[in-house]
Amino acid sequence: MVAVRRTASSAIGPADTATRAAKGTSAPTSGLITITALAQEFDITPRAIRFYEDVGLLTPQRAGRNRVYAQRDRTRLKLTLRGKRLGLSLQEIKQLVDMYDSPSDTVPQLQAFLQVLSAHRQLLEQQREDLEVTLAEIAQHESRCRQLLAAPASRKRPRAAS
Amino acid sequence: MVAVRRTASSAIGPADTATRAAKGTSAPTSGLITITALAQEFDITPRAIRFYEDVGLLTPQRAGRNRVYAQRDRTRLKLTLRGKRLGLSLQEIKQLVDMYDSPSDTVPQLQAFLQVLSAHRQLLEQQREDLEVTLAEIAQHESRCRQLLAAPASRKRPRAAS
DNA sequence: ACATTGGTTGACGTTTACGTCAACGTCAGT
DNA sequence: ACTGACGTTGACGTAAACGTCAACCAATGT
Repeated sequence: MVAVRRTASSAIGPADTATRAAKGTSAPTSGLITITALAQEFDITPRAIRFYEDVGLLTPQRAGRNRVYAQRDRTRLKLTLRGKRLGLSLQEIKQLVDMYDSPSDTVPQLQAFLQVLSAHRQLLEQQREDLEVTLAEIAQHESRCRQLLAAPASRKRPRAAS
Repeated sequence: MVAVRRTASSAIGPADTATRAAKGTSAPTSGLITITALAQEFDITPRAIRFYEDVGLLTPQRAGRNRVYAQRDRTRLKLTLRGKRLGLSLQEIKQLVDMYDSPSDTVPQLQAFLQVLSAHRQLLEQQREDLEVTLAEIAQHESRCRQLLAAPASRKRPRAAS
C-alpha cells in the first residue's frame, strides 16, 4: 500500500518498510528510497538534497535516523530542479512548490496565491521573450559560421560572397 | 524622474569629447556617457558595471581616470543583462558575447565557435521546454484559484448569501 | 578658497547554493 | 569482534555576483 503515514507513526521498529527501503532491500509496492538512490536518480549529490531539506523544499520521512524519500519528495525535487534550470532561487521555488500542493482555501490566501503566480508568470514570460531572441541570434550565428566553413579555402580573404 | 543637471559648457582645457561626455555636457554626435548614466539607463548600479568590466564583459574608454561608455558597451551590457535573466553566468555570457563581435576567421576557431553555440542552444532549448511546462502549470493554478474565488463563500466563512 | 558633486580604486562584507571534511552511528558480512 | 559501506549531524570552505564602506582625486558652483 502507498499509505505510508500510518506505519511510520509507530516508533522505530527493528525492520519496517522504511528500514528495508533504507537498506536497498526491495520493498516492492512502496517507492521509498534512500538519499543516495534519489541523488543518483536525479544526478545530484546527497548534500544538495539535504540542503533542499534545510530550505524546506523536502521533508522526507525517517527510518530511524535515516531519511527515506517517497513519491511526494520525488515530485517536489523534480519541480525544484526545473525551477533551478529556469534560474529561480530556492526560495522562489519553495514559494511556488509549497503553493502547488497546499490546498489554501481562505480568500486572502487565494489572493496572495494569485499575486505570486502572476509575478512569476510575468517573470517567466519576460524570460521566454529573452529566450526566443537569444535562440534566434544563436541560430543566425550558427548559420553564418557554417557558411564560412563551407566556403572554399578563402582563408584570410574577408569573404567570397557575392 | 531625475532632474538632469545641464550646465552650460564653456571652454574645456585639456579635455576632449570624452571629458565632456563624462560631465554630462552633451556631445551630440557621440553616444558617450558616464557610468552613472549607463547605470540609470539600465537600472543597475555602477558597481555592477565596474564588476562586469572586471570580468571582461565591458571595456570602456577612459577620459582621464573616468570611464566613458559608447554604443558598443551599451550593446554588450544589454546582451549581458539578457543573459542574466536567462540564468547564465557571467562567464557563459562572456563566451557568447565575445564571439558575437569577434570575427574569428580560422577553421578551428569557427569549429569551437559552433561547439559553444550548440551547447548553449541545447541548454536554452531545454530551458524553453521547462518554461512552457511551468507556464502551463501556473496558468492552470491561476484558473483553479480564480474558480475558487468566484465560487460562493462555501468553505471557510459561511456567510449569509445576499 | 572651499564645499559640493561625481568618479576611482581598494578592501572587506554578504547572500546563495552547495562542496568538503570530520566524527560518529549502524547494520551486513566474514 | 572487526571491517566496510552507507547514513547522520555539525562545521567550515568556496565561487559567483555584487553591496558597502573608506580614502582619494578632480572639475565646478559660489
